[in-house]
Amino acid sequence: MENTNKRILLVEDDLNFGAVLKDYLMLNDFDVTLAKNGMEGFEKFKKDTYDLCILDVMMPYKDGYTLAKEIREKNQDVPIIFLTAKTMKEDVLKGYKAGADDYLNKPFDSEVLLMKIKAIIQRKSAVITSEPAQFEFNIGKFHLNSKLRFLSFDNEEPVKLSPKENELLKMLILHENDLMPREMALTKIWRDDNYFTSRSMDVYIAKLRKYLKLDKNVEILNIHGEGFRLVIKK
Amino acid sequence: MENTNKRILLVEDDLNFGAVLKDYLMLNDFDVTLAKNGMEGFEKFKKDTYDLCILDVMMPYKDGYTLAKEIREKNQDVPIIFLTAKTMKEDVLKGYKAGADDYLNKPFDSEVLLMKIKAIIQRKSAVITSEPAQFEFNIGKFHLNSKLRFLSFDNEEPVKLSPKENELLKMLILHENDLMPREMALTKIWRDDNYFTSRSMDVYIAKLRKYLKLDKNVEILNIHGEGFRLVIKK
DNA sequence: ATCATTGTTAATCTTTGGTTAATTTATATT
DNA sequence: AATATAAATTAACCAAAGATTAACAATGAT
Repeated sequence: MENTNKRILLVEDDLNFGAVLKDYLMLNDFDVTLAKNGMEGFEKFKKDTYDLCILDVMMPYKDGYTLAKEIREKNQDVPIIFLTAKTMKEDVLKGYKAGADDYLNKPFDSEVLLMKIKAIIQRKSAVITSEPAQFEFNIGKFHLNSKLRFLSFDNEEPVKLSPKENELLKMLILHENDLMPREMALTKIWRDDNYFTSRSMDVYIAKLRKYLKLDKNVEILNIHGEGFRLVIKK
Repeated sequence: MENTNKRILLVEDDLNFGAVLKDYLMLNDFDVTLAKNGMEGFEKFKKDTYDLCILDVMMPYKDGYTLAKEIREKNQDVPIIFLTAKTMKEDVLKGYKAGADDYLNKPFDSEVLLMKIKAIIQRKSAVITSEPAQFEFNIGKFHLNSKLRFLSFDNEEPVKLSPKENELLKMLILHENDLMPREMALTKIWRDDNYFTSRSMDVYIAKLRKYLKLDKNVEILNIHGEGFRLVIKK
């Protein structure tokens, strides 16, 4: 099941409130990870990538500002929203200096928060559009455009690839002549690793093999129990 | 000596307050143009280019929301901050829907405003290279004037386009032969990304396809789950 | 020889998109 | 303000694309 929802890291020490807010956001189609203090928040931030961070300011061990600074060191772009009970000017200014994108005083209206989230994610997503991210590959006599998702061969009509076919082929290419571990493909592309996703992947390998038959120098080999290997003989 | 100060359009009907705020901002190295109502604000906006608009919500003739919408039709990118005495949730939501970047309740602290301005201008300026806003395009045998919103073909009578048709076609043209991500069109043109806006967009794609049928070398292709692609064969 | 893993095809289920029309909302006109 | 007109959204229905599951054959490991 592919999931393209925006991912939010929510750091809030009030477990009750945190859980409620998390549920509310999930109901509105966000993927929410909840951390219950600054430490845990930073650990989770490092482990994954998020589209937005919502930080409570008042937290034990590590307060929201400190956490924000650490996050900013790792990533200058993620939008950050602070939640706080305070209305003191100094705190607001401190928040902006720590790299906040917005500021919300508790108690706040959940719909307003939702609007802010949308507004912020919207303007950010416009910015990051221009990553250099490579999307053109040559593989034997084939050419893959992974952005437009087509595979061409000589002067044949290009074949359209499905998202999964495309991702899988790209990952194989990035490991050309080397092992692409099964587990890696499953966790990165399928975002889950179980019997069924594994079988699903095998189906996609079969599909790719069919496409790649046109060039006998290109082949997908299985490494039993390990994964697959895309080899180019020449 | 070139003047590289950021330009702010301030629209505020309270002349006293407006003048004070203007002075304060100018002391902080902004170039400020003050308009005393929505009408005048829009005139000044059209005549010049600004890095930021600060709009009072409650104004005679034309309120801040209406003005914001007009400004957004001309320019999807300028940051807009609303000033308001109201704290009603509906007003805040209305503001965000009209394309606000931030919201400030009167009375507010001037330093906080200054922080917000800086934060907003900073994140926007990274994006925009101040393009001279192009509005005439040739696409196959068609010609689009996106300012007057009409599409002509050969010596046929030009077709009038609705604002949405126009924006969508323009965005497709700006990505000619390349992917125009669905999400981008939704967040930039519809300012929201959900099931219904997405279906609405599909309706507009169908409309555009109908217009573009006249030239068989022009086609809007779908890239499943990603977006659309305007191709010109020749 | 037996069991887990992989290859392959086809059936099923799910999501996304195309299109037309009805309905609602916004804007202009009288 | 009431009404006409344009624009935008929502509904409905169908088609296409994509992903998963099932079924069974083949292969490899112990």
